[in-house]
Amino acid sequence: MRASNTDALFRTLADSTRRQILDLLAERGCLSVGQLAAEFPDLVASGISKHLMGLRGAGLVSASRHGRKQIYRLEADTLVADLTPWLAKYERYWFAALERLRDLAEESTGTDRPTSRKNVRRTRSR
Amino acid sequence: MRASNTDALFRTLADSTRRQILDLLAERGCLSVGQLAAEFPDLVASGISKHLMGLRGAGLVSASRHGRKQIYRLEADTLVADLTPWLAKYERYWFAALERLRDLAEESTGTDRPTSRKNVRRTRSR
DNA sequence: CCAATATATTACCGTCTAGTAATACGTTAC
DNA sequence: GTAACGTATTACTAGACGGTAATATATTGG
Repeated sequence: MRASNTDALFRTLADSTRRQILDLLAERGCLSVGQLAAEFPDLVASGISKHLMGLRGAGLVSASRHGRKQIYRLEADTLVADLTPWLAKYERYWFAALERLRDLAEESTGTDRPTSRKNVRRTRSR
Repeated sequence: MRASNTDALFRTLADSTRRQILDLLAERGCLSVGQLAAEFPDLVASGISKHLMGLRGAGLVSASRHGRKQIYRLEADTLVADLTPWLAKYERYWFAALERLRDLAEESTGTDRPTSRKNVRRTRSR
């Protein structure tokens, strides 16, 4: 059972509490442990602290002391940099999905002739 | 400890064997359990079978019998569809990463005047 | 200094998980 | 039919994980 970097990244993300912490930091900027813990009434503060340690270990957040508070912030660069190599392997599927989205948008907004039959050719419209 | 859909997705992806299976199916198309198992000399065939059940449970692969062989194939649509909502939350960071990539490309290829004020911000040059 | 606050660490628990071996099941070959 | 094959399932084990409570460490206020 090798523990690759990607393993650790996905395992870190495979917990809704940790993902919510990332979401909160992304939405509201830097937050202290207490502020974060206040968002999880069902969890004890030390539990949040442990999750933050896990996120720090993965490099997804970083912390700096301010007085007796520890202020955490999202390390979005790490998130992107660590996830990109794996996502890139499925590049063509993402392109395909984007094209389908575009086709759907064209269809609904009518930027393309709505009378045309559905999507005979999905990979290029004129 | 809620077990959301996203939880299950990330947990399924948080195993290098399962990710390798997905990679193999993406590269080489449809494969039988035996063909897949042959790629993992350190694992027993039934272990691969169990991983495939997990992947099926997540909808990331599907199977069809051909004689006594079970042929598995990648369900890339599910992968993209299930991962997109979460990725979309960090949309702006992906854009930022793409821009940095573009800036880097411009800089190295010189498609833009290196002296231009294009990238006054964001990239500290020397 | 002392008390209160804010966070981290430790010990412990129940649960989940990846792995194996053994077994069962369905299919083809003889 | 029977044996061999391909895959799935079960039972089991060791280790990891999420959670709590209790304790420890550091910092501020009085």
